[in-house]
Amino acid sequence: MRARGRGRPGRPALHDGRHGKMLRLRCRHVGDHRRRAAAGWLWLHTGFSGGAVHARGQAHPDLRGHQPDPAGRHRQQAVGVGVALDTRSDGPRVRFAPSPTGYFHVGGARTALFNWLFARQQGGSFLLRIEDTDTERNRDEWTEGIYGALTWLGLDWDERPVVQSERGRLYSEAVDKLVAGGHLYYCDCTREAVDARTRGAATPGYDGFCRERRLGPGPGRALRFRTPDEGSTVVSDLVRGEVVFQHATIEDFVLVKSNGAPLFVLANAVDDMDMGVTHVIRGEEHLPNTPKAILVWQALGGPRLPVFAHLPVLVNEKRQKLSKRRDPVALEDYRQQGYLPEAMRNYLVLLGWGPADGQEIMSLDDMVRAFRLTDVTRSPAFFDVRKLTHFDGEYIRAMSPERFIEACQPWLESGPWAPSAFDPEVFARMAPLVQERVATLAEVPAMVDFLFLDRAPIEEASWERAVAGDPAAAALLDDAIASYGTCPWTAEEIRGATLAVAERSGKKLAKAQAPIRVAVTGRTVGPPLFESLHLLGRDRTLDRLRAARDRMPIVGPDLID
RNA sequence: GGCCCCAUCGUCUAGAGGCCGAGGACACCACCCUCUCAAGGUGGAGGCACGGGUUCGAAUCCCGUUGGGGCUGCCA
Repeated sequence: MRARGRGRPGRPALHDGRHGKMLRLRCRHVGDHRRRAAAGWLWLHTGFSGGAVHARGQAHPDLRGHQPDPAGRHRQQAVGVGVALDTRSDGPRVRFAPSPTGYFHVGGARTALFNWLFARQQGGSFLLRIEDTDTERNRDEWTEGIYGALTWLGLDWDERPVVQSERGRLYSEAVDKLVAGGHLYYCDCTREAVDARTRGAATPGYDGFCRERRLGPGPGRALRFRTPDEGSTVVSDLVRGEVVFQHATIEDFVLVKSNGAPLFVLANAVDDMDMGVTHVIRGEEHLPNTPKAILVWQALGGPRLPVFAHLPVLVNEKRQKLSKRRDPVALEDYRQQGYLPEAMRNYLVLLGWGPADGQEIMSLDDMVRAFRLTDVTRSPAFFDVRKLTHFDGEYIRAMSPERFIEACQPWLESGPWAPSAFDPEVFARMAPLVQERVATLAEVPAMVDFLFLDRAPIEEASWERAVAGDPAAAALLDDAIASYGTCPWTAEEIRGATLAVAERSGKKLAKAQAPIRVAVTGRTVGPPLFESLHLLGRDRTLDRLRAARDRMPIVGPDLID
């Protein structure tokens, strides 16, 4: 069977492919059970997720980018912060649940993207939850950063974000229920005491010391969850199949801190239940505590468990998980380095997933159409900024000139020139030439600074190479000064004049233009020279050529005369 | 150490037992184009970790080895 329903061109009735895939998922792996339960659930959903999915599946690739966003535009999206719109539909409900403990992370962005794509594609809801139960480490500004980052990426969310710090009552009700059910017990062991007892033990972790002590509440006493001694819990994972954890290997973990604050596993399970979350899509680092969450969920008498999908982690060049501490991961930093949100999200979608047709540059609509959660890769992905940069260049070149100029504004405002010297009209005329030469917006100022600076920003290495290192440079500059003084001042005429200068010097134009370029723009590389000179103006061009001439040491024949 | 996950060019991926002599993208190299630099075009180098098994046939299924990673908090 071939049809995989991934929107390959030329394949009719792609929705049949989708169904084929689902059917296949349900019946493959007969022997090993991988993905079976999970796929069955997904099947249910695609079964009633409506015509939108099928209509998308039939979209012709040529229409790419020219269609209305099929992803649930009928639903009124609240873009921005805190707009409550309860549009609870029958579709799957996913949530992105970041913790505001620092700058928003590219890994978080990838997780958010995958959640968003799945929700939009399945006609479901993408919910937001701020996991700020650790009051020591959370700051409001980080929370704002989450909203800002998602908005920057173009990911809108449904309903009002859930903020855990505002839901203490929900958690204490859950705790009461768990206590009543005999699932929790108080524990006053310190970390040190546990360590001392379990040193060298076969099973590390908490040893159940307080299980039968029947301690009541009190200062310094945390609540632990009594895990089963036997049996196992199976995590049904859309990416990894069924992962089995033996209960004997799961320690009695703390659910409530001794100060009464709920911990991650508790708040997580309670909220997923309360929010009606059907699919938990998150980083693989959460896989080991998923059985704990399932145990809590079941102890709470929760309904049907969500389906899990643990995405591969993002790693650095040493293949370690990307970390705030040692790796450049802040989305905000990438924004400030001149990366476009569309390039970022396009790059991000390819980390852990790839389109079957190989077409990697894709719009958000393309992604919604082509993305398949069940096709997510299992191995860690290296965040390669070089490829990101390439994508950024692609997106910059694809912009309209107007949009490009608009996008450049923040970088132009902080250019190395005096603000009053900046001329928007001059920049606008140079912009198209710059646009096709930069890979990030941050490179723009260095391409145009010579236009707005009093003098050429001479780069020493360039000077050495093209002027000081060329014995013919002096004569060449002298000739250029003479020629430019009289030729009509258009790019084409300047080119002609320069060609004549080159011929008189016995050089090719490519070689002859180098000292002129450095004298006027300060660098050996940059936008096309003749347009640059034209925009700079005859007087300033001549001034700079003379200044360069003055800067040169008097050598050679000049001394003899 | 324990538990769990993972393994296709340097990197990200396509791959669902025969369409694979393994495809694409980034990066790299060469050439073309060219006023520099880019962009673009053409071509190139480069990979199924290893060992068993199943099968007429394995990148693909199974087992093992090795290697990498995650978790192992009163963080999330």
